[in-house]
Amino acid sequence: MMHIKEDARLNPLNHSCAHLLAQAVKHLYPHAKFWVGPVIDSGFYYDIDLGDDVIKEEDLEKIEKEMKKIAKDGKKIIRKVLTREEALAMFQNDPYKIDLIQNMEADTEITCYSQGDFTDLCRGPHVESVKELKYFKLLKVSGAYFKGDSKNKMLQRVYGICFDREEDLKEYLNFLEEAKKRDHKKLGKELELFMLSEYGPGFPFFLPKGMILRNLLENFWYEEHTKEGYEFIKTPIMLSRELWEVSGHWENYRENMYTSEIDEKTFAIKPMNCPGGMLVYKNKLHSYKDLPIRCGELGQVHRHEASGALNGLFRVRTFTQDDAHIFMREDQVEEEVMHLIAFIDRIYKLFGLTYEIELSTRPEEKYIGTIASWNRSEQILQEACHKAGHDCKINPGDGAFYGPKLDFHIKDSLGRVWQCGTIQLDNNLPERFDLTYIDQNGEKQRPIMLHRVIFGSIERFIGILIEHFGGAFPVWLAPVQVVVVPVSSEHHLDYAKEVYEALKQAGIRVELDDRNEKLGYRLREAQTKKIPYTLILGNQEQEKQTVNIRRHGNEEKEEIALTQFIELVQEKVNTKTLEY
RNA sequence: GCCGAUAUAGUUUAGUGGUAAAACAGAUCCUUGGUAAGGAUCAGCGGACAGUUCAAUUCUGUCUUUCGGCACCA
Repeated sequence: MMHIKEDARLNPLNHSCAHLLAQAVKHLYPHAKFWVGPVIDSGFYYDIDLGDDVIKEEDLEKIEKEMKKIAKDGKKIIRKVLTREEALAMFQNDPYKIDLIQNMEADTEITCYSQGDFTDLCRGPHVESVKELKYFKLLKVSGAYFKGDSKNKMLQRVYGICFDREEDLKEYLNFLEEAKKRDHKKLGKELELFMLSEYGPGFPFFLPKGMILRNLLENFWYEEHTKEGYEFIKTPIMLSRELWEVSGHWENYRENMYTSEIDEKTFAIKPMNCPGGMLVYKNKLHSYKDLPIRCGELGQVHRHEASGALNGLFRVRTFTQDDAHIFMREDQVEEEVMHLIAFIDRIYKLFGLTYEIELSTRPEEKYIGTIASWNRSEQILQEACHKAGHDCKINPGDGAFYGPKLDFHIKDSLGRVWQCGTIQLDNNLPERFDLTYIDQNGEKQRPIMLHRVIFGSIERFIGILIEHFGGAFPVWLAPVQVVVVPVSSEHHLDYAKEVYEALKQAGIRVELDDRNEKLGYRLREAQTKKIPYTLILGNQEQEKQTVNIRRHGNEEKEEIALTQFIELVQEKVNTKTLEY
């Protein structure tokens, strides 16, 4: 979670700091031109055109030093209102600012802010003087497309953050350090959950311990969906080009699809599961009485994602979607959506994950269907969301070309937001595949169709869980739940083996650490591997048929009967509690 | 794909134009222990391909991987 204080003061502070950054860059790179420098959730950035020059990470220190120097000098920040003509004249040599001025609404009040030798076009507000900018840090530098369009040239973006108290800055930098320790890429390696290979960029390998986690999640998914009235299918990984032409993917998604020739015919590896699901729906006639049909598939898809997008388990080229397609009559949609929101909420809560819901609406250009039907669909989704008791931000124009959607966003350990769950209304596929059901008058009707995922992708969800729990999984998910440590591998090994067997027979995932190592050493290792329970067994436990428990992250010890311990673990597993 | 960085043992890192070091992990032996690092010995390394050079892990180039962003997206 981000630890940025909700303080209105931090906005002008960070915005002024962006100006300070620009001023320092201007001193060091006099030919620099500036685009925009907004405040963001975590600080600010400024987009800069340096011509052929580049700012590298190692240059940030030098820029920061210059910023400190200017801040110490303590110039006042002076606001000035300009007429459009004055503004155009003032920035006549700056094509970026001219662009901004020309794109302003006619009645906008144009202002600029000056501090010493630096003036920037800006609507403000700002702090009174640069000397208020004391506790800031430049964080990273990267490229960023002008106006966010990859067709445009790339500017350089410098990110930073500013606080009004030194301890807040320290706390934030500390948070970044701590977040790095939770990084799923790091923990995934340390805990032997998954690996990546240069022979398959974006194609993760799941290791035995990661497979336990994965299978548990998938089994859990099947159980919960069975309770919710879902049935399940598995459709082929590869299907012929003609199918993708019918679905529209060949036209709209071609660049992201992997293809291959089989017997002189083109086949594509599925980037989505829906077309296969359509064929299953069409495999028989459906009555209005059978609706809604909820058809789930843990379907592995492949997409050719841009190389620069790949990121651990968060962004991969093959992943398993916990997909389902729901076919309904129109009068069933709202209730089904509300039900789904509650279902997703229940699942996320179980993991202790917080999330935000956004409604993505009709794209401006590329969409199918009538505006009226889009408006109706968007309204249904939004109302269902409100009736289910959730806020719903609007994300205009971000819907899929075939329909609007509700997206569920979860944060990673660095506060970056990832889309996991989504509920999408599809106005496209039922039409393209000519899906029908028979109504009470014996006539064919077109069903409404919903795509939805809860985990989003199993891979991404696992990545998020690793970071969320910092690798210390709840008992029901932990790849190893218990490690048995005999005090002496000579005298207590028999009892340790007895305990180990008893736990194994009870269905508990247990390991026996009978290595010839010091007790303290083995206990440390159980902690670093983040195993929920360590059982220490010596003379006194052996005599009384008890176990001495140490819970992960807790130094207290507790002695209870072996049978009691087995019940304890089973209870934690059954309730799927997050407590040890 | 774009901008920048990155690549040394299983892992984390150090170092060098003259063939590589440490810690942890591993193996063997000693130690037989009560809540986070006992000792000894052994084994193990330069992303790929070119170029410069008497000599390249080190310099240069290309490619690849990975990371931070951008764009894209589950």
